[in-house]
Amino acid sequence: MNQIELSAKVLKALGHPIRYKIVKFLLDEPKCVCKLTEDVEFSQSNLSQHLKILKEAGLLVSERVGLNVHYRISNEKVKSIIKLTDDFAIAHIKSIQESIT
Amino acid sequence: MNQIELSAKVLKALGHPIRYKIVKFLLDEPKCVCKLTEDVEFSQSNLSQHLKILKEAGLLVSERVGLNVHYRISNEKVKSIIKLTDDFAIAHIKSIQESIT
DNA sequence: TGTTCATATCAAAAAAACTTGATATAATTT
DNA sequence: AAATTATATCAAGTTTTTTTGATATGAACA
Repeated sequence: MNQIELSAKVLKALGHPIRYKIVKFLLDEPKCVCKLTEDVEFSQSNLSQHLKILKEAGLLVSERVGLNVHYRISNEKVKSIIKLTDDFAIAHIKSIQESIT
Repeated sequence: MNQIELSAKVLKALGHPIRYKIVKFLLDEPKCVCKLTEDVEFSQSNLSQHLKILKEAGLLVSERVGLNVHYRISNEKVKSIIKLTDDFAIAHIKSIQESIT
């Protein structure tokens, strides 16, 4: 996989509402899957598969702690991507609203 | 559409190799579709539909100039997202290579 | 060791995205 | 106004992704 393909893979991994929520939920601190299950209103199986996609894209890393598995964001750059995208989206929504009124 | 959905839509739009290439190709200056057709090795119809997705996500804007339509990146934040993602991907590839050797 | 709890994997069904080829539109040129 | 050029749209077929439910794994504890 070349760099362009990996970049696209990274963004594609983030480009799904559930996965985006997962990553945002992990912004401040690592969490176990049990915590994520509470927060993300989807089946355990589905959540687990989304976590796998995020991990394979290099966005998350996991660590087993006893019975639980903890996931965390792998790199500060991931947080920056999220932050920038949110800034962009917020500005975009604002500009649409202004163009209507 | 709420902010999370829009953020995910933005990242999903970028998360496809053809679209990622298109946006990278537009980083420095606006280009007409004719130019993009030369660079991106896909059918005109396909290209046009990818451009539409990028435009609907707010990433590109277009302007008709005579017979041609020029596309450009809508916002500096888009460039930053690309740059950060490339940085991340490059670092990720490097770390994988190092872990092998 | 058998049971329980947390998480992962699998296969099939369902949904979404992508590609293709044909056709439409809109501006320009003849 | 007819023909040409550049781009957009549409519908159908194809491929990929997502979801679901069932089952597997692996750590902990009785």
